[in-house]
Amino acid sequence: MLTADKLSFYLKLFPSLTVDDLFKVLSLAKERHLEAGEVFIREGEMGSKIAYVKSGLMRTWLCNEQGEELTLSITWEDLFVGSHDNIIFKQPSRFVCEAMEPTSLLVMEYDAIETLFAKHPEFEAMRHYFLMELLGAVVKRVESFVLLSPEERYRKLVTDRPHVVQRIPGKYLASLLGVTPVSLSRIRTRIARSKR
Amino acid sequence: MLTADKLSFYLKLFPSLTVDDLFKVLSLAKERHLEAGEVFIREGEMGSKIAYVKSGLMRTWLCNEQGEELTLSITWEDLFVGSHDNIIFKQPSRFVCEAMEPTSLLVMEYDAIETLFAKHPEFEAMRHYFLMELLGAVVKRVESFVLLSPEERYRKLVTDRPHVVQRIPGKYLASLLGVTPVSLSRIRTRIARSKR
DNA sequence: AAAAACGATTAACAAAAGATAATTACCGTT
DNA sequence: AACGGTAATTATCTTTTGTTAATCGTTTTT
Repeated sequence: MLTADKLSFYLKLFPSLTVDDLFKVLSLAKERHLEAGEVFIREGEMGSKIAYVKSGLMRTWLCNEQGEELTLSITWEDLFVGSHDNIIFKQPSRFVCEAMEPTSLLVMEYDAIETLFAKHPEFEAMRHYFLMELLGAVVKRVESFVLLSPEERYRKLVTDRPHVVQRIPGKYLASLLGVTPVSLSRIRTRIARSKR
Repeated sequence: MLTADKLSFYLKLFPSLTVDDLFKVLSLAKERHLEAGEVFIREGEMGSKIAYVKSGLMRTWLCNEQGEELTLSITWEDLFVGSHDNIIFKQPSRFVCEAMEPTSLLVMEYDAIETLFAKHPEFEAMRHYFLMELLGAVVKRVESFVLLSPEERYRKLVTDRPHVVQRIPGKYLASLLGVTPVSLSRIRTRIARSKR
């Protein structure tokens, strides 16, 4: 949720920003509600959308040559989701991005943001901050793959985000961890057994 | 190498930038040469260094509880390396960053860059560009872990960077791919056998 | 030159993961 | 309540990886 708390947090974080400024950014954002299974970004799409997840769960996935769905990432409340293929690599999206449950988004066109930011350098600190947040999240993800085993990755996710894990169907969770659903099921029974 | 070609490339990429501006950034950079095995960033270090690799190879690693060296990333020519713990997470570096072969760096203090960029908004586009490059590299890395098997990751690295693979000792390469050296050796013999 | 140190490969076994299929459990629909 | 669809679990077998140790080759040290 975008609460008053959070608003004052951002204003404190970026001293050069006024309330007016902040509302200027928010005016670019359109609220959009998605039902479970509804698609936000289609495969091959070229528009550069980016969204703040107010509530709900989004999933970014593709089909490999064998026709299996592979989940690249799952995005929950208070995180950003977007067509990274468009924005980072300037290419049509290889991925589908869709809602896993009823989800509320604040959607912005990245091009419009770019234009606004070009005109108003006072936003630069904010953009930089969000980019760093994103970069941090992705770096942590790489670390988890290099430093942890699948079981350790699962344990860590349960510890860090217990409420999120409960809401993600196992088959998507498995793909997120880089294993098959069967293997995740085994990891779960293994952990349950070790606790007894 | 930072050639005239590359210079004109950057100037074309950032129309608002003058040659003077570019030299202002470069004046912040000190050239530093490291021998193989020499340390660039120590564990626990708090300074926020960032460096452009002109030539050579850098390795970022840590020791797990079992005392094994785990390689998080390897950085080759024309890429950036730095203390991402300091810069992204504002915490002491958990990692050691050292040279794997004689390496030439252009070293900058990130704080100094921040100050310069705060004074000269015309650099903003450049900083943003480099951040996007970095983000793109990390995102690709995550994709490789979710979408590919260890063998496929190795094959891809050999295809994409054959000259780099040849220069990296197998035990570090293995860790980079998220497997053990023994497993990498098996992958190699498997591939060699399949080619016959 | 001999010894020591190190890295890569191979072997042997245990553990984990992939693949496939069967079973079970859970939902929503009719 | 019965049915169908889907997801999760379990079973079975195969493949791959981890672990440990032995071997071989290369380099470094003495």
